[in-house]
Amino acid sequence: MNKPRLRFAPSPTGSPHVGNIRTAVFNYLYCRHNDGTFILRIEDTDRERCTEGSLEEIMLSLRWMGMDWDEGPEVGGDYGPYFQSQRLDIYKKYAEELIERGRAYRCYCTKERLEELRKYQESNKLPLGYDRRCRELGLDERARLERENPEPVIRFAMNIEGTTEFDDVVRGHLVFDNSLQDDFVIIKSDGYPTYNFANVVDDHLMQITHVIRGEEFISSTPKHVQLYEAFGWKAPIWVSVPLILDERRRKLSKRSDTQTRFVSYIEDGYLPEAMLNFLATMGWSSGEDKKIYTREELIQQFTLEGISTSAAVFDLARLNDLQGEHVRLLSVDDLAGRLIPFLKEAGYIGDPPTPSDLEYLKRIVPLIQPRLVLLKDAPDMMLYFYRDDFDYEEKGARKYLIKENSPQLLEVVAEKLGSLHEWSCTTIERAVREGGISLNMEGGQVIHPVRVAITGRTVGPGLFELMDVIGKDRCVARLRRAADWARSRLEVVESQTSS
RNA sequence: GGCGCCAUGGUGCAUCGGUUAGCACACGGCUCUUUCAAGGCCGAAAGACGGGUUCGACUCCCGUUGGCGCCGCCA
Repeated sequence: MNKPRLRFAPSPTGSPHVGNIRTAVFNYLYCRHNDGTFILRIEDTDRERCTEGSLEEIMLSLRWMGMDWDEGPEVGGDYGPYFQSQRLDIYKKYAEELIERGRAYRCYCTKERLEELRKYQESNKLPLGYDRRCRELGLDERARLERENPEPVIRFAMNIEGTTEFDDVVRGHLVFDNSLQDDFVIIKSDGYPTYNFANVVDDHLMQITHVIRGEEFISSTPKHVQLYEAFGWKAPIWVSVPLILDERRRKLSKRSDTQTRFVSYIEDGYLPEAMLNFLATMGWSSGEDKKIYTREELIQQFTLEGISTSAAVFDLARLNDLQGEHVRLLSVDDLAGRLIPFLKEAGYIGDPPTPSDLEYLKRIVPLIQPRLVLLKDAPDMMLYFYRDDFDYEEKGARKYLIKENSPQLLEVVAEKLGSLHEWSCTTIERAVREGGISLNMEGGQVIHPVRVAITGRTVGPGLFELMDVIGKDRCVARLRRAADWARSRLEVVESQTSS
């Protein structure tokens, strides 16, 4: 049996979006599951909509997800070029061939006429579509029209009798009435092919075996099927995957409130593992109740039969849950490594990080790992490990620091800690608690003020573990600083109340 | 408007003729605990509707309704 060949064929008309990448995921997983060839083909046939930089973002996104392509831009291959804009002569040749066979024709209709036609059809509630005026033209008329519009398009002459049928792996047997079909444009007046044409020609030439694409293409598949028939080519296996919907249950688009730019998820510090897990399980299921999949499991278990028929709503909460799970699955070293870029940017560690930077980081990571979701939030969560001059959180300060006996408590604890010979969670805990007891305070009464003094915050990892990492001298200094600060604030409060 | 696709809790999935309809997220409560997470326990929450087929339908068929998609010299 021949190895499958699949392609992901985005058009570089902007930043890739989540829906695009999900389609790529299915193609990629099927490919790897079946030891096939994964091809990246760039469908840059709309010169007006192509944007600078989007190709780079597409490639970056795929690589970030670990979905490297076997053929395509930057890696080459035997079926190139992989940019449709570099294959214009090929499309021209095949379009001419169709004209010779009577299966395509030049159309001289102007955009104005097409627009009028459309308006007429709309206002009279007629089916929309080209009226085939140029399909059967006499020589004289053709010459006349050519003078009027020297840049004709080429349209495919659809078979308008009977039906066009095909099998879709996900949808089953599909039947479309040919009388409703449109003579669609295959070559535009600027000489570029349309998607409907270039896609078919390239899929054939590149020997694509399976076309896995969004279900929005179901309606245009009859066009493609007829093209294959007209050329006498064997059509690929059609696989129409369900759409991803936004919060309003519309096809995911730039207008959705849901963030659709894929690279923004990279910037936010999502893990490629989590993203892959999330995207693969939207519209696909292995059949078992399972939440976390590794890349290897996905590749091993992915089959076309598991693709569902109904569209799925993009649920950020689920993505975040998966993200948290994958963060917790990482080893300390691994997570530390992935945090480095974010910490460099925050200025917490050097570039490159020193061995002591790394050593310190690896002591912090276990403390934040259970509560970290987005990697980009790590610097803020780690602030007090790297900075001593932080501000006290307003609410926490009011509740725990600006209190009658707080300065004294903090100083007593500082004293106890300062005299410690051994610095460990257990000795720290004992010292802190004893400090409290000497003032008739216990548990939360002492721990909360100390936490705010040490971290500036009311929430975070276990207090003694975090103090252990921060170190004795810094902890003592912070307690004294907090005591002084609290005392000064207390005086302000007093003078205000007495006046 | 035409054509097509789809239809299990709020969301993502499981169950592919016989189940008290299962899991996860989110939500609520409890628990652990110095806080926040993570974890554990509990709870609320679903087969759109109507006909068939069948001993028996969430599951198969038809219709209705609803949602979505497409109808471009976009892809």
